[in-house]
Amino acid sequence: MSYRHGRGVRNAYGSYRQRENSDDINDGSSYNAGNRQSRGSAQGSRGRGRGGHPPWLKGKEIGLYYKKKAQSSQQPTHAIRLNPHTERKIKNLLESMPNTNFRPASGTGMCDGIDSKLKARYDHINDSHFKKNFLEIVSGDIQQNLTKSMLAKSKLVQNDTYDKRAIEEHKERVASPGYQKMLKFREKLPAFKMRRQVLELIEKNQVVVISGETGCGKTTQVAQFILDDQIERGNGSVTKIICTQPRRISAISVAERVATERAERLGCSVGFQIRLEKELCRDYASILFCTTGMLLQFLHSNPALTDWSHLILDEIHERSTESDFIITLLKQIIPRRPNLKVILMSATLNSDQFSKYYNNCPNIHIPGFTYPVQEYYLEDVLQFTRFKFPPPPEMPNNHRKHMKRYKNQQKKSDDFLDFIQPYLRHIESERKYPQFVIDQLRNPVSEDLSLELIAELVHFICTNEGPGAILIFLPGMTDITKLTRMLLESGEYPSSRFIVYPLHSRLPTVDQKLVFERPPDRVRKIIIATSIAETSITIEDVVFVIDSGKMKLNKFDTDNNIETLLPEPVSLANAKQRRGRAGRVQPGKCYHLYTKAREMTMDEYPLPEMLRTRLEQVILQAKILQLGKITPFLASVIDPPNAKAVELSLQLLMTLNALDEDEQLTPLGYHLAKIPLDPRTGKMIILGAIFSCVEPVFSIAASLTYKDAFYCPLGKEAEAQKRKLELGLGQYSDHIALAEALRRFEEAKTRGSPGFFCRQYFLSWNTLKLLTDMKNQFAKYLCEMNFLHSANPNDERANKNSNNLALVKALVCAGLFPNVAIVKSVRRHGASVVTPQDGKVKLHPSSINEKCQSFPSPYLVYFTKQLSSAIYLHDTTSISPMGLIFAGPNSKIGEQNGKCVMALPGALSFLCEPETAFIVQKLRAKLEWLLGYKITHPGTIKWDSDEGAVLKGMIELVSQGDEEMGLESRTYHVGFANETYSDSD
DNA sequence: GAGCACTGC
Repeated sequence: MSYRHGRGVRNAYGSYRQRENSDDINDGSSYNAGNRQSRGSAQGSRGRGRGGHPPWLKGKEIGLYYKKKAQSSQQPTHAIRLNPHTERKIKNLLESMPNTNFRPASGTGMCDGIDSKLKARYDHINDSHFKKNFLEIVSGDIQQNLTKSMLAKSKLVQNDTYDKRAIEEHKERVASPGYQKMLKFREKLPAFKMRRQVLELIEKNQVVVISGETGCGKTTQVAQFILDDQIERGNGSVTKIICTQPRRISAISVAERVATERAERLGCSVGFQIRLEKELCRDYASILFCTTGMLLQFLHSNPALTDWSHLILDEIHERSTESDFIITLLKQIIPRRPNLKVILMSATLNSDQFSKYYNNCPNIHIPGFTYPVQEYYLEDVLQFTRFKFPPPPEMPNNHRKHMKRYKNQQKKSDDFLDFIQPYLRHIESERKYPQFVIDQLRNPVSEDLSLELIAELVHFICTNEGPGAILIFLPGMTDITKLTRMLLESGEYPSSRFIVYPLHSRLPTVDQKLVFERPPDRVRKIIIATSIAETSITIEDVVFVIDSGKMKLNKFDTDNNIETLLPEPVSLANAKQRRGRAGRVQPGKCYHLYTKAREMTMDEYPLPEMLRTRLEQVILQAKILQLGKITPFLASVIDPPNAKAVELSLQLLMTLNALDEDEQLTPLGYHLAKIPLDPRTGKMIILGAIFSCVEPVFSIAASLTYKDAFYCPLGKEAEAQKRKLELGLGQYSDHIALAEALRRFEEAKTRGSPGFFCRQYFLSWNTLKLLTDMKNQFAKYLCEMNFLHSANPNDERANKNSNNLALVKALVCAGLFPNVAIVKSVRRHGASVVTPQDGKVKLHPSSINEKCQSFPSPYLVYFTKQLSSAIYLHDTTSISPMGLIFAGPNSKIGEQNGKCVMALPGALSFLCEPETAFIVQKLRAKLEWLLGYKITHPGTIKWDSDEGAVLKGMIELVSQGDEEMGLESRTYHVGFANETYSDSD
C-alpha cells in the first residue's frame, strides 16, 4: 500500500525499548503509545498520586504550577547517539581539518566615509562587492538615500519628439470609432462629470485626496484625465503615472479596462505589473497599474520615485500595512520631489483622516451610484420569521468545575441585559414591534450566530419576496459548510428551483466560477460566503443580502504573543459594503442579524492591518530603506502600532540574528530584507542553497509564505486528506507533503497531465503554477546574490542533496527554529502536544500528523500557530533530536543527574555520551562559523574542500538522526508520479 | 475535528 506510518512506528518503538533496557536511560517522555508505562512511573516518583498540586495554591497559581511542571518534565527528554561508523567518520573529518576557522581579515580599503565603528565591526568581510552594498545600507539614512536617488538618471526628460508623437497619437485615438463608443459609456460615470474640478485641484496641489464609492469610476477615470490633459498640453514625454491596487486581480483587470476604454491594447499607453507577471507600458505618456507591494519594491531601488510624475494610491481606506507604510514614507519623499503629484483615493467613510494626515490637503468627493437598498435589523427579521432562540444555558449541577464558566456566562448575560434593556424599553414605547420580538431580544443567545435563524430567513425570502439571488455572509468556512448542508438536507431547496453555492478561498476555483453564472429563469441562486464576497468577488445579480454581522479576523495578541483568528463583530464600513452588494443591478434588501442597538456600538472601520499583525517584515522594509530607529518611524504612521508589538517583533528579529543589539541590520538581515519572504522562510531558502537542497526547500518556503495548494473540496474532505497523507511519504511531515505536491506537479507537467494530477490530489493548479514561478524567482534572487550557480531551481548543482529527506526536514527545522513543540503522549483522539510558550496546543485537523497514533520523535517544528477555537499548529514536521541540534544555535554541554546532556535554548535538552556531545558540538561550531562566513561572503559551495566536508558531516548527522527514528531518509525521487511511494513488503 | 481576505523588482 502507499503509506508507511505503521512500519516506522514498529522500528522506532523497537529501538527505543532496546535502548531503555540496555543503557538504563530513562528518556522520561511518553510521546509514544508504547511508553505509557514510563510516563506513569515518572509521575509516581514525584510522590503526588494523581498529579495533584500543592493544596495552598489558588486560582491562576494552580494553572501556573502545572505549566511549570509540564515545562520542567521536558528535560532531558531524549538521547542522541551516533553509530560507531559515523562517529569515526566525523572524528576523522574534524581531525583532518586545520583549526583555523577565521581567514586573515584584511581591510579592503573601500567604503570611505563610513563610520569607523561600523567599519571595524565588519572588518573581517573580504567580499568587497557585498561589503560595499551592505555598509551603504547600514550606515546611511533616508535623506542620503533620497539624495542618491535624486542624482541617478531619471527617465522623465522633456523630449519634443515624444511630446508631438503623443499628441498625434492621442488625436488619432480620439477620432477612432472604438474610442468614441467607449466614451459614451465613460461620460455616464459620476467621475467624468468632475473631470475639470479634479484636474484643477491636482494642478494646484501636490497632494490631493479623492473620495468616492465603488461605481463612481474614480479608479478607471482619474489616471486617464491626468494623462490626456498632460498629453494635450505637450507634456507627454514627462508624464508617467503609477497607480497602485491592493490586489493582483484588480491591477490586471483595471489595466485591461482602461486600455479598452482607450481603444488600445495593453503595452502602449497602459500597462500593469504584479509579482511574476507584467505587461509594461511605453516609457512616456503612460499609466502603469501595479500592486502596492510592487511599488514598495520599486521604492527600494528608487526611493525618490524619480521615474514617475504622478503617484495614485487607490483603495487606501482598506488600510493595508503596505499602503499605510507608503503613505508614511511619502511624507519624507514629497518635500524632496516637489514635482511629484500624489493622489490618494479612498472610500468616503474615512477620507478626512488622510487629508488631515497630509496637512489638511484638499479632499474632493465624487458621488457614487447604486440602487437603493432597504435595510432590516434583527428585530425586523424576528418579526418576519417568528423565530425563537433556544433558552440560555441553565445552571449546571453544583459542580465546581463548571461553576466558573457559569459565573462568566452570568456576568456576560447581565452585561447584555444592561445594554439591551434601555433599547427594548424604547421600542416597546414606540409599539413598532410585537411583544414576542422584544422577549426574544432579551435572550442573550440572540447575539450569537444562529444558522437556524438564517435558514428561516432564507425560507422567508424565498416564499415572500420576488426573484433575485441571495448572498449570505458568514464568518468562516465551518459555518458555510454547516449551513450549506442544512439547506440542502432540509429538502426545501430542490435543484429544480434553487442552486446553492458555498464560497470561500479554499474551494476549487472551478466551483468559484459557477457563482457568476446567471441561473435559468425561476431558479434562485443562494450564495453562502465569507467576506471574500465583500470586495474580492462581485456577483452582479444579488438582490438580497443576509449579513450575519460577524467575520473572522487575524490579530496579533501582544499580551500572549500569539496570533489569533476569532470571529468578531463587523465594522460599520464592512456592513455598508455588504449592504451595497444587494444594489448592483436593481433596488435590493439587506438583512443585518444584529439589533439597531448593537449597531450603535460597532466600530466605524476595521482595525488597520498594521495594528493587528506581526511587524517583522515592516521593520525589515524600513531598515532596507534606511529609515533609522524603528520606534520613531512607526510612531509617525497614521495609526501607530503599539509599543509591545514593535518590541516583540524586534526581539524575534534579534533572535533570528537579522538585527543586532543596536537594532541595525546584520549581514543576514540584509539578505533577508531583500528576499520577498518572511524572515524565517527567507533563512530557510538561503540554507537550502548552501546545502544544495534547493528544489524541495524552495517549494516549502513558497507554500508556507504564500499559501499551500491543498483545496477543501466540499464532501470529499476525507479523500483529500488521504491524498495529502500519501504525499507525506511516511515522513510525519506536512512540509514534505508540500514539497512532494509541487515536485509531482512539475513532473506531471513534463508528462503533459498536470490537470489530471491536480484533480486526483485536490490541488489548485493556479496556486501550484504561482508557487513554481515563485521558486524560479527565489533562484533568480539567490543567483544574483551569488548563493547559486544558476537561476534555475532545478539545476543539478543546486540539488545534490535534494533527495535526502532527513536533510530537507532539518533545513525546514533550521528555518523555523525555535518554533518547536513536544509530543507528551498519544491517545486515541490524537497527540497531546505542548509548546514551552503556550502549554497545551493542538495539531490542526488538516495536518498529516493530526491522526497520527505514534511519532518517531517527540519533537515537532511548526510554522503557523494560531489561536482559534484552540491553539492550533497548522503545519508540523516530526524532527529528530539531531535535526534540532543541527537547527538550533548555541547548544551547550552540561550535566544533569550525573549524566551528560546537550542543551538548546527553549528548554530542549538531550542525553548524550560525553564523547559524542563533544564531536557533535565541535562540528556544529564549524557549521556556525561557515554559515556566518557564507552570509558575508556569498558564494557557492566547493564540495570537495573543507567547507564541503563540514556540510557533509552535518548531513551525515541528520541522516543518522532519521535512521535512529526508523525513517528512511533517501526515499525521494522514487520514479514517476504514477508509481506512488510504496511499501516494499 | 477545522483555515477571513490580501500581497512581494
